[in-house]
Amino acid sequence: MTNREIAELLRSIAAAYIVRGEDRFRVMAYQRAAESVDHATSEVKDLWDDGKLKELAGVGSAIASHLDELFKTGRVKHFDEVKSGLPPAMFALLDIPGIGPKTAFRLCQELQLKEEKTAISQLEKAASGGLIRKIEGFGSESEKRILSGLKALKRGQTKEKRMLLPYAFALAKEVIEYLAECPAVIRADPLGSLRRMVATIGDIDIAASTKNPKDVIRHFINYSKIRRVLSRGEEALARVILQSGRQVDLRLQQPEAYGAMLQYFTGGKSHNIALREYALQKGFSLSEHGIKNLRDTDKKVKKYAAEEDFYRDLGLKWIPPELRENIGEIEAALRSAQGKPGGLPELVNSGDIKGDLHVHSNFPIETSHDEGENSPEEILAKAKDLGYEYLGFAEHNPSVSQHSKYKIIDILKRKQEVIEHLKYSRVNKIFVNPINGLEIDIKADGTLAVPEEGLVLLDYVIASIHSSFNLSREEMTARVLRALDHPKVRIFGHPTGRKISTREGYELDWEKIFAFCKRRNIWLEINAWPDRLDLPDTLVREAVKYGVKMIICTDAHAVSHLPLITYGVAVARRGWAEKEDIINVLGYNKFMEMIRKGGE
DNA sequence: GCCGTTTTCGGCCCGACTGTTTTCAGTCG
Repeated sequence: MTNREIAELLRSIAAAYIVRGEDRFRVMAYQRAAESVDHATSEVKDLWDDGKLKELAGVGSAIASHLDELFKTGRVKHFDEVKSGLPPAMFALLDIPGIGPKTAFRLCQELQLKEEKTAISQLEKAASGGLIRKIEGFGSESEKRILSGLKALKRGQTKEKRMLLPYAFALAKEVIEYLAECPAVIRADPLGSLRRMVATIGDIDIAASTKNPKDVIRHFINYSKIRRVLSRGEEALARVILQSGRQVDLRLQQPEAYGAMLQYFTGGKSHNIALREYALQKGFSLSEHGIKNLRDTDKKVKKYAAEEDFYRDLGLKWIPPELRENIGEIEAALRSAQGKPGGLPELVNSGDIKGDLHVHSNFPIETSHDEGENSPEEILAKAKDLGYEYLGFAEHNPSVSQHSKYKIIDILKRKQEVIEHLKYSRVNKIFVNPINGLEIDIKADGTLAVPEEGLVLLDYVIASIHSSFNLSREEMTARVLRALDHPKVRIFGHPTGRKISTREGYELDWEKIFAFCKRRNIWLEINAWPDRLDLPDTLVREAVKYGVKMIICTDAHAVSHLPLITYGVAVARRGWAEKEDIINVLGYNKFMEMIRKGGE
């Protein structure tokens, strides 16, 4: 059973409890446990195997024993009892936006929906037949809402369909630029997962500071790229669907309370809850309007124009948005404010990056993978724009099946000459140092897809997996370690092999990989390619704890890709990486020293 | 049902918007 299925099961129990009128805190406990399972870094089944279920936040002895029963027998008696008497159909309806447990239950009752499989189609028939408006408590608006919710579900625009971070950023940028045209807008910023730089984004949340919210809302809903206005408030909020099908929520606040709103709508759900609970203990209640002191008789809300002051009044240091996931950042911010050790990290910045070591040029490397679009000269010019000191050319290795060993060596000799020429001739007037690398396939047996005589021509090797993904965890780990053992290999490329929303990564024993990399001066790549972002932030955090060094690279295949480095930096930051954890913040000479230095 | 730097009992985040209501429940983030 996957984490996703387990989380869904726990949510369905919460929904059942809601319909039964069960204590709302019990409901919240199940929802929280579901959330926790969803965000778990390892498979819950594996945790169960190791007897570590209760290490999951929000999973106590009761839920742990239910899950135990689930893994042992495939069923949970208690869950069956909770759900008994409720129509299975109602759980299918929960996927429809706007329909919660109570609405789902009532619809099933009134429309005689029973089976989970047919619930959606039956509901659709009833809604288009005008039956829903006749139900007491429902009206024509509810019917319309349900129909449009069903349409969204059909188009696959449910919560799971998330967009890649750079795409979301581009959309948000357009909206923010449009908002800036309105004179009443003082400033506008991304909120939520976008501001936290999460790898995938559901809805786009944007904040605007203004003294005239009505004007801004009027301006916003006149945006030409809007397909539909979902809701339109008076002062605080408007929700729309763009023509691209993406939802944008705009939240408005007066400038004097803008910091409070940024704070309120940036953190992940569990960060927000944890911070509000922490504040409650100190006698404060938090909201997007500011901080309310519950001990004051008048309970006036203190406003905050800046987030820093908001955190300071709670006795905390300002927490960078990327860290606001409730994974220890509140405790760290407290220690920072108190001047104690174990405080917040000094996160690496985009400006710290001195070079990109994973770039594909159009040098005719005759690979079976893809070649880059731009010449080495064009790439160096762009690297100069970005303020880099060095740039590593790491094309794919020449195709093994289509070339003899000698042909491969010959190609690599020519590539070496091209790089040397750039280094010492006047062609490179731009003073970005080229480095001669290669991204080499790790074959199924763990050997590199380039002969020894070719490897000696290179300054460094990125070893990556591009085939045979379906080995067992043990086999895959042995394969990778064998490849990393070669003295020319400095970088393990896109280490998990995941492709966001299309492919899970392969399985690796990370403790072994981390230990090996630390001992042998191997750097884990943080690949900034939008659907890779690999290492993922959770593993970056682990690597940091192990003291393993990482290198942030773009895997660019064109000069226009080089600025994507910022998304790799974002992953590093989300993983609490500081400058010292990242290799390519070093200047050229130090970096070359590191590249030559083998392990041990 | 969970959880513990004032707690193993007694708390548990907060507000906006909608629809169908005469004062609020449901949903969402």
